[in-house]
Amino acid sequence: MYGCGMSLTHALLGLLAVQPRSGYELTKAFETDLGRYAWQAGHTSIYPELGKLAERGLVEVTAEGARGSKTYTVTDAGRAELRTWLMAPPTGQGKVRNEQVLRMFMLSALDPADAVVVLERIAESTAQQADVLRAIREDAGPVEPGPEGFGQLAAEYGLRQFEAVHSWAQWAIEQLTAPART
Amino acid sequence: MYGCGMSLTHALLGLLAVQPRSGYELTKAFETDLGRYAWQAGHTSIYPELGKLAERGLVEVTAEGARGSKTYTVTDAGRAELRTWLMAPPTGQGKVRNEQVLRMFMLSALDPADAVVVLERIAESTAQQADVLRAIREDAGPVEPGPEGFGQLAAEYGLRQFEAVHSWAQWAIEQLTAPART
DNA sequence: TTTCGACATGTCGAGTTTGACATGTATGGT
DNA sequence: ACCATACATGTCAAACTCGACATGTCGAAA
Repeated sequence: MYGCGMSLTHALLGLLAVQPRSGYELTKAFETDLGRYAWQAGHTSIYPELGKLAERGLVEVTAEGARGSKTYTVTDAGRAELRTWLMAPPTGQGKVRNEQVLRMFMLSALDPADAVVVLERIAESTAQQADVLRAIREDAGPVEPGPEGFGQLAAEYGLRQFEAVHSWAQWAIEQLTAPART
Repeated sequence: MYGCGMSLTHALLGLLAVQPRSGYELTKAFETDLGRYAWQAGHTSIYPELGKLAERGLVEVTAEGARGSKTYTVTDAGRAELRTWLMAPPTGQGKVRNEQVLRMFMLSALDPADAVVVLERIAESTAQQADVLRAIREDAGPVEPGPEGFGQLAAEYGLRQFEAVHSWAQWAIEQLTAPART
């Protein structure tokens, strides 16, 4: 009945479940952690999708502000839909598409010397990004349930992700630079 | 000039750089680690893309076997294109789309009790998947450069990924079940 | 010998995504 | 007063994705 691009639908519902926002604010949200690790979307997908969501009664416009801005709020039906999606048992595999990871997978196609150069860049960049997130974590207090905790769970996820990739890159460099076997 | 869906192009080039394969074999490759962590693609994208790649002179058909199978081999131009892409400095952010990660980001929109249920499922499933990869690692020897090492780098990446998500999920459960603040 | 499943390639249409284009408003600096 | 910038929403065409459909081969077991 509906297409299977349900992920944007639920990303929007999830964001609005935390707090009502305008399309513009939602667009900004996709430019931070969310878009970096989980799901990308530009305003050209978001505005039409909000329209469809409103038609289906999952969200509604609860305020119109300056410059024609419209604040959307999730309805009870929207919350129910979001919960159903989140609580549903994982169906094998979800869609995965990550250009950075693809680059890592393709590394073996390079001369080992070139691969090491790329891996060193990865190691450096992940270390830096992890440092940034560690600094952010120090500034924040303990995680609280609800809206406040939203960014903290994500930040911690990102941090552990970067640490894992960093240690993997170092391991890979070691493997490639180890003395060749007899 | 060309669309920006360059990632499938390079995924195919990378796979063929390791060894010549048919479209069918390439399709199979996308069903394993590659498709699980890095980039998904079905045969309906792969066959047309191979045609375009051949037109651009990046790959060529070097053998035709039983049942109409065509074996593609990467050309020097294709190798050069792949190297350029891999060695290019990361352009801000690549495309990211991961439904599982999106679910994790949306968890804060749930009651803490529901969130813990989902997190426990994640912790269990990542632990299992990590075990599978650890078993595979034990069976393989040390990593060698070249085609043989291809899958091992990927498997190790996946393993560290699962371990990171597992430990994150456990941390998140602790945060959510910790005694509420005063 | 016939039938089943894995091998192997392909097209098509409906839906999704994306960059380019278009429009207009409020704010702050000069 | 003017200008740049951030705010804010939207359309459109081109490209891309993906499931459904279509076709045919080869080997092995029943």
